[in-house]
Formats: sequence, C-alpha cells, structure tokens
Amino acid sequence: MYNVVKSKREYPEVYMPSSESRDMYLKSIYELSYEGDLIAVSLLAKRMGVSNVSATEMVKRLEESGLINHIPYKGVALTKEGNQRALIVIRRQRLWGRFLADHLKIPWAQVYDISCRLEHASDAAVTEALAEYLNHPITCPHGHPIPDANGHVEEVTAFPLNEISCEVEVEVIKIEQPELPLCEYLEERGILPGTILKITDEAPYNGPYTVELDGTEIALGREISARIYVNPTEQSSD
Amino acid sequence: MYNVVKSKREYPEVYMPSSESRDMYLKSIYELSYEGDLIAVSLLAKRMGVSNVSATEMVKRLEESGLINHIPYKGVALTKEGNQRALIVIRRQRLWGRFLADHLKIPWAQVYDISCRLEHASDAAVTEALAEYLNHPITCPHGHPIPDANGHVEEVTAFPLNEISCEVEVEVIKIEQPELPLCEYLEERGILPGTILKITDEAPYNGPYTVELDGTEIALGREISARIYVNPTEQSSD
DNA sequence: AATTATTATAAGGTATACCATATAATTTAT
DNA sequence: ATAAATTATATGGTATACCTTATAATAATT
Repeated sequence: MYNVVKSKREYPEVYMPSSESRDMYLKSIYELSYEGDLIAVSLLAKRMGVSNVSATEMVKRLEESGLINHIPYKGVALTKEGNQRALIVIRRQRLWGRFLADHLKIPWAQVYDISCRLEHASDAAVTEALAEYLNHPITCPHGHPIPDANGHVEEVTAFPLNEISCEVEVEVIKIEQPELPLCEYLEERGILPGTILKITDEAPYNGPYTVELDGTEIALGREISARIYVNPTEQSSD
Repeated sequence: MYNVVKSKREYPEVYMPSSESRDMYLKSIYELSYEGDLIAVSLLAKRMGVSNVSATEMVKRLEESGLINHIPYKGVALTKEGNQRALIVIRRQRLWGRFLADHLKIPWAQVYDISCRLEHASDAAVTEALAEYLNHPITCPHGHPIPDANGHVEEVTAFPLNEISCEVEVEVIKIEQPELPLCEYLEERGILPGTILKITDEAPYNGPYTVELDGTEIALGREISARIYVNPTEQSSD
C-alpha cells in the first residue's frame, strides 16, 4: 500500500535492480574514476566504509546487473548503463544540494550529506520539477557540474591545489569528496568555490602548504590540498 | 563513511530505534486512531499492506521500544513517546507535501506518496529550515494540520461526507488516507480541500451518493465518501 | 455451551546488505 | 625466482523486514 515500505519488492529485480546501496556504489565508482580507469575494489570498499568482502559481494551483484565490469585483480569500471545510472543519481543529489544551500540556507558543510539522503527519495518527475524550480542550475554548491536529465555532463577542468606552484593566484573551483568533516574545516577557513587564494610556502618533507586568502595565512595539509581543485585566475596568467 | 549506507548501524538501537518501516507503522497507527482508541493489529496490517504475522512482529518490536502498547486480542495504541514520534514524522511529510504542491507543482494526487519518501530523509534541522522556507504553513495539501516542531497538533473538526444530510452545502476540509488512486479519482472530479458541494441524492441499499459541485452532478460511492471530510458552509447554517 | 471467527504465536524461509575469519589466487617487490 | 602483499572466494553469522503454513489462545456469535 505504501511505496516506501514495499519498494524492495515492487520493482522487477530482473529488469533494473535499484537500491540506495547500489546507487551509492555506482556514485562512488563514478566519483573515483578518472577517464575510465579501473577502480580497485579495496579503494571502493574504503570509500564506502565497508569491508573488502562486502564490497566484493556488491561488485558481483552490480556486475550481474550489467552496471559495472570487474576485471579480477585489476578493478571495476562503470558500463555505459552504470555510468548513466550514476549520473542520474548525481544529478538528483546536486540539484537537492542547490536547494538546500540556496533556499533552505543549510550550512554549506552539511549540504552534501543531506542531499545524499534526498537523492534516493526522488524519481524522474520530482527531479525535473526541482530542476525547473531551481531554474536549471549548472553547478552544485561544491562546484561540480549538474548532469542534464539524460545523464550527460562536461566535467570542469581544474587542478588539485597541490599541483599549483607558489605565488600563483588561483580560484577555488570544486571540492572533491565533500564530506562533512572536510567541509566543516574548509568552511571555517573560508575555502569554498569562488574563493581566491595562493600558496605562499611549501613546507619540506611533505609538510603543509601555507596559503594566503583574504590577507590572512593558513596552513593546509597535502591530503586536503589534493581535494581542493582550483584554476589560475586571469590576473595570474597575465 | 556515507550516512545513508550505514544509518542502520550508526544509531544506538537501544536508545531510540528508528527506521522507515517503524516510522510508517507509527504514522499508520496515528492515522487510524481516533481519541486514543485501540487499533486492531489486523487493521494495521491491512493498512501497511503486509500480512498479519508481519504486523504482529513489528508490533512486538515497537512495544519493546516503548513506542506502542499492545493489549492482546484488543489492539495497539501509541504511547506518549510513540505519538510524539509519529507527529514528528507527520510534520515532515506534510511540510514536504506543501513544497511539492506549491513550489514544484507536483500533481495533487501524487503529493502524498512522494512526500512519504522525502519524510524519511529529513532530520530536525532540515525540517525546521523547510518550515521556515515555506513560511510555517498550517495545513498540508490534503487539508490536514501540520504539527509544530514539538509534535503538537489540533486536529480540525470535520465530518465524513457520508454523515451529512441531503441538500446541505458543505466545504471539503480534508481527505483521509490520501493515497494515489483515491486522489487521482478525486482530482479528476475536482474534489479537494476548499471545494464546495452538496449531496442531492442517496441511492438505497448503500448505493452511491449523487453529489453536486460546480453545477454538475457526479456519483460517489459510500467508501469514498467516508474519506472525504467536510463542514457545512456558513451559508448552509443560516 | 458449543461453534465460528479472530488474533497470537511458533517454525521455517526469503532477500538485502552488512560482518569476521580463513584460504586460494594473483600481482608486485625484492 | 621467491617472498610479501594484495585481491578474491568460501564459509558462516548478524540484523531488518518481509513471507507462508500451522497451531494455540481468545473473542464473538449462535
């Protein structure tokens, strides 16, 4: 009688198995992938916060459904269908992200996690109504492009901050894997898409970067820097 | 790492067990209850679309959690805590209902089912931000009052249409159990909160009512009539 | 009071999505 | 080439939330 409770059974599993968990795996694989490379199952497990055995089990299920390819001892990659599905889920999440940030004024750091829950409660009709309502935004609050209704995106070109030289002024474009603790850290320090900053010093032995923004200097670890994608500003390229 | 996937485990079950399914049971019990009367487990099972055995199992779990009381062979009733929880869930659903209907322009008939999915993806912070954004509406699109953040409501007084005499002009106040097929039927015929109508004829042997609205006459079965709650208009009480 | 109907419980099963531990297969590094 | 590390699989177990079938307990009706 109520969709929510019976959803597991109402879908014809053979045709297109779908669940929150499966969608999260597909999304993680997409987010970890770069130009169709293979993702190690152990990396996927780490990202999903589950054991390797559990990830392997799910990989098997997703492969049987034709959503991913698994080359043993090498890794997994999304099939065309899996990629499509991942991008549809990502579209939903990023649209909800915009709504949460722009309309509900949810703190930036919390947006990703909350939108992640809403994405699973939205079908195509709700998603498109939401897109219309939001006036078809092109990026999410963390700077990622929003795929269109057919699951197409142009990924924005940007470079991780740790690949940028000292004294080059850059603009923050997007944050990769914007989960709560990282974003809280960044939000406190005013680092979000649009922020202008530059590296003023690199500590040796893989030590932190010193970053200047808004006249103040802060220290940023290498791991975090690798998740902050930036582009040189026009000013710096002169 | 991702809340959605691990939510089942992250809550300390002993303290406050919560899940979509449990919330749906609580909500159903609330909706079936009238002035604290006992709800038969079989009725609950029917409402939830599950077998009696399954409903009994869940009743046991909910009782162990202190959310309901179960008097064997009599029925179940929400405890104070269960009632609170039900109303919080209902608040979320009804707020989302307003958003879906007023902002996303989702067809009225579909609002209940969709809001039912969104309600489970909302914590207190999102709920209150949403309430603020919607300007604290007092009723949902189906005419039900929205509980406040503490889980308090004043149920609106209204009478099922089948208890109304012929020729009395009434206004539709709310639709009980507004699931999709019923609402599609009503929406097609223009019967929703605010509609003014009157019964012009009652067919014998529990036959259909003839109802006049907007100058046209339509036939309405008794079962449906019992779910349409109305109040006499000021005009009719003169 | 006896029959019928309803309600409850018991036993065994399904599916999803996790877990740990152990072993086998393969890759990588020495 | 061999040892070490990684990856895969096999086995058995947990929790939730369903299911069916069968039996026991109670309530309602005749």
